[in-house]
Amino acid sequence: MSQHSGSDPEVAEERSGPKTERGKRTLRRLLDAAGEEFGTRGYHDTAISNITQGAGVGLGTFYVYFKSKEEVFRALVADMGARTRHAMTESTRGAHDRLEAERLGIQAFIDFVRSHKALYRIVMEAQFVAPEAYRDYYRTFAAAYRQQLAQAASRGEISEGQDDEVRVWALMGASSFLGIRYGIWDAETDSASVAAAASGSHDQQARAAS
Amino acid sequence: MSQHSGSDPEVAEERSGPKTERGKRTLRRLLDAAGEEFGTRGYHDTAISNITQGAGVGLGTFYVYFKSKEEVFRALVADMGARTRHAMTESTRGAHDRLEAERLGIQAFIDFVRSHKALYRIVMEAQFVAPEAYRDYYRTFAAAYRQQLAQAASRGEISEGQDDEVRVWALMGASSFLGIRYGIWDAETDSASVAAAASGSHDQQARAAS
DNA sequence: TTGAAACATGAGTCAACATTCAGGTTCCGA
DNA sequence: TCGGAACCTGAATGTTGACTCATGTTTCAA
Repeated sequence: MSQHSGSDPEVAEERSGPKTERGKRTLRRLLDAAGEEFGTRGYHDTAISNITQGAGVGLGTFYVYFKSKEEVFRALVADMGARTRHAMTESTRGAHDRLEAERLGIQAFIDFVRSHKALYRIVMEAQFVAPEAYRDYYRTFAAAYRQQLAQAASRGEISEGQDDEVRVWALMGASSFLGIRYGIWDAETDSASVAAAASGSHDQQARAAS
Repeated sequence: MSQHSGSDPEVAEERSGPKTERGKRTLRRLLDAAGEEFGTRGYHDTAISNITQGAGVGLGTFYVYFKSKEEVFRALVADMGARTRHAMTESTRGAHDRLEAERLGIQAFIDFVRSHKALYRIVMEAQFVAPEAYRDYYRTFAAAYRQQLAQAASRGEISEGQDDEVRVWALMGASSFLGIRYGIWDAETDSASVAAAASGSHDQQARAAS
């Protein structure tokens, strides 16, 4: 446990998924149950038997579909990455400029976290359970983000940046914390006004400082 | 394990610390060793025996000073909170306005994380091991931060904010992520230029957008 | 000097899993 | 209708590691 370093040779041989309908259903049940359990109790307080009970299958069945506890976990993190990026892309599609996109993105992120509390917890815990998966999550995210910024710059909406990497991480950090603070700890406050306040403070501060 | 909810009745009776010199030395050794081990291997991969070996004391000695594994961990988180706030306060003392303070703060934070990688990891892992301690860490931090903003506002350096809470969390998030990205994952890049890029992007974006 | 409080110790207890395995059951193409 | 592939199962295995405790040793105030 924990001596995995991402580039294991043993990882290669992936059974290419369930062949039958029944198998697919079982796999989905296991994934759903795993997400629920990991998200609620956390990785270490979740036993495989919790997952299989949640899925309504026998204990041994788990190992028909996954090689280890960590493997499901990684699968869930990767899945969440794709889902989150998708939600972000959708939500910012209609924005007229980068600042609006930023605001919409933050709001969408808070809302997304709110409606996927359990799953988002998994992403965060991945930092300790599956660091490689965690880094991939944010690196992929950052790459997409950087591309957005570059496009906005070429449209003249923001200044060209050689510092995009820094910007992107600062912005991801802001969203991430707002997601925790207003998506999980306090899910009451209106997400639109939080997003407005957050994206507003960029220029508020700058205006006053100049 | 993990059914602690912060307001336990059993927590009250704290032995008020070691009485003798020898005791104090042993306690410190245990705390240092615990910080080292938790910070390096993580909470779950650290055994009490790792800590006591690192401290050069017998296994049983651990339980002379702490009621449980979680208790040391919590103590370390609290300690880190105090140390981090102190470092922040120091570093921003000479700033002439809020924007400069922000820049200095970010830089100081990255540097602080760099020189306390192991301990900072503990703070982050607290989110899952001792959520209550984690929330306290950031709530206390946020309170101090908010106060800084309020003072800056009264000096007219930034606009009055009813949205300080949001601002603060966005800023903490930015710092936190930059701390991970440039303090831990990439400890080479010059922290001063990262901080400059981050605090600069506030007004860059605003200027271009207006 | 002395005895009791403070401190130190590590073998032993005990419960909690992750993972395996040997023996089923169900599905489906031929 | 049949045989093998796919799938299912849960008792058994083995390890790990937090925590206890009975028994020392050290300190220091009186």
